[in-house]
Formats: sequence, C-alpha cells, structure tokens
Amino acid sequence: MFETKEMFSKACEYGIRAMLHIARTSKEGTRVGIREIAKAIDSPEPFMAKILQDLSRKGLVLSIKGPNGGFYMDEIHLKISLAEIVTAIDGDQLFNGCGLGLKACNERKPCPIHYEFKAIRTNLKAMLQATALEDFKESLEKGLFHLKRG
Amino acid sequence: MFETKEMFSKACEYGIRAMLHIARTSKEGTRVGIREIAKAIDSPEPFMAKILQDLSRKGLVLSIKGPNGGFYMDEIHLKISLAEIVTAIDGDQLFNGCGLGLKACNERKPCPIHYEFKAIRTNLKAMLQATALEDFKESLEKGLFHLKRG
DNA sequence: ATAAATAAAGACAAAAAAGTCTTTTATTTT
DNA sequence: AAAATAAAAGACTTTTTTGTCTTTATTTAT
Repeated sequence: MFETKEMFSKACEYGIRAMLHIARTSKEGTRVGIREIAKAIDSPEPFMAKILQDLSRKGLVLSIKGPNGGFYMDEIHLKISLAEIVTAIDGDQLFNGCGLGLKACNERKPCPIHYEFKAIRTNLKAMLQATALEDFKESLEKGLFHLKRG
Repeated sequence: MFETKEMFSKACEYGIRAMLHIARTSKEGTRVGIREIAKAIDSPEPFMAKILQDLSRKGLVLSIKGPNGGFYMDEIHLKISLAEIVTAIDGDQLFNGCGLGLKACNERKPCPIHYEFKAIRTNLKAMLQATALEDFKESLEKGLFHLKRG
C-alpha cells in the first residue's frame, strides 16, 4: 500500500553524495561542474543543480560561474559534518522531532515512545555530527567506497 | 527550500498512535470505531480508515462491521511490536536500506557511511522490536502518555 | 425482513517531493 | 567587446503522499 520510506529524502541523499564527491575531487584550484558531479554519483542533473545551489546559498559549498567554474571546497568546508548537510536539506525534525509526530511531546507530556526514541535520535545525531567530509577524503580517493546508485 | 523530513511517514505515525489507542481501549468484547479513534488521536478520519483497513488486512488488528462493530485486539495482538507496525506501513528500508540510497551498497561494496549507519539502524530496529503494544497499555490507561497532536 | 450502524473498497482531490526545462547572470577566454 | 562556459533562478511537470468522498458489503437490532 505505502511501503519504502527511507531515513533521508532523495534530495538529502544526493546532497550528501555530491558533497562527498566534491570533497574527493577538491584540490587546490580544482572545481567540478554539475554535469560531472551528477554523472559521478548517478543523480538527475537538474535536480542535483537545485540541491547544490541551495547548499551553496547556505554556505556549505563554494562555487564560481564561467569557464573552469564549478563547485569546490576549502579546508574549512572539509570539516563540515554530515549532520550539517542533513539539517540544511531535511531540517532538524529527524534529530529533534517526536517519533509519533506530536508537537506537544516533551519531558512533561511525553508520547509513549518518547524516552526510547530520544536515545536513538541522540545517537544518530552524534554519529552524523562526529563524521566530517574529510574523514572520507582519503578512502574515497583510493576508491574504497562507491557513490553510485547501481 | 525542502525542510522537515521525519523518521516515519504520516501514515505510520497515525498507524502507531491508532494501534496504541486500540490497545488501550481493547478489553473483553470492547470495540472502537474509526470515528472515535480519529478523535482520540487527532487524525483525519478517512485517512485513518484507510490505514486501519490496511493494518486489518495484514492481520495486525481485528475488526468487525455493523452495530457495535469496530476495531479491537486480543492478547496476541497486544504482543505486536512497533517494528511490525512500522514495517507494515513504511516497509523495511528504514531498517535495512542504505543511508545514501545506494542499491548496491553492502559489506563488499560499502557506501562511505555504511558501518556507522548500520549500527544506528540495528539499534533503532532493536528498540522498536523490543517494544510491544502491551508495554504501554497500563500507562496509557493511567493517562501517563498522550496521543494527541497539539 | 427491514433499518441502522459500521468497516471495506475504490475513485477522486490536494499538497508535497522529485524531477525537468528555460532564461538570466557572472566569469573567462579570445 | 564578443563568444563561450557554467552556475543561479525560477517556472513548469510528474510522481508520491496525504487526505476526502461515495458507494458497497456486513452485521446487529428491531
């Protein structure tokens, strides 16, 4: 009937993968264009453009227009955590919201799964906060991981 | 731009809340109708009907038509875990899927966050599997938790 | 038997997410 | 300056999810 709900939105999945790709290719003066990014991570090009433009507006990635333009990062951007990317694209409901969607859910007026869920969320957030783009740079360069769909 | 992605779908949130309400009101020979359920958990009535009919078809809850009809549970249903409800409505991607949406992601060909993510998923699944409807019955009857939106 | 109550089923509508296309703007190269 | 390249912006389309409405089937009470 419904089926297949994932942790992150498609936009967020593409966003994380694109950021990892840019981190991998980002060296001194190297920029990578949307076409190449989309090809590298196997995502729909115009949708990818929208997501990256959003991330660029929010300062998570740098870009310049024109020939030899494209997206790139400096040392500071490599320290961006997965949590920051997720928050920028999907918001913070995954980390802070009530599992049952109850607005008024809090310590004083908890939903049934409040305490169990809080632990999971905290855990998830901690993991994503502790994981920065640069942590993957080397292993991505060595080809130990893949970023393609299929 | 996008914002506010939650862990479960709306259908799943309503489904869990409705199941908790039925568990709470379900005593010998007591049935509860869709109208009352929707009111109790503050969900859209016709949408609630669709979700419950789906759960009923899948055997997670019992129902009978006609006067004094409605939804109810027996002892066995009270042992249903939150994981079973989530899987029935949202599927198992949350527990088994790749965080970055990569179909080919596995131990041999892992995505960058594969290992970190696996731990979270396992944790989440374990928590939801370990939590059954009957675990909330008493505290719900005592009014210690709430199931309303606002 | 008939009427009333209720879930089941399925068509329909609205909103949100995902994806595409076109035009504009900025930059570089010639 | 002009042409080419690439991101930015925004309108548009499609698909999925959420939500609504109407009709049908089943059960109970009268």
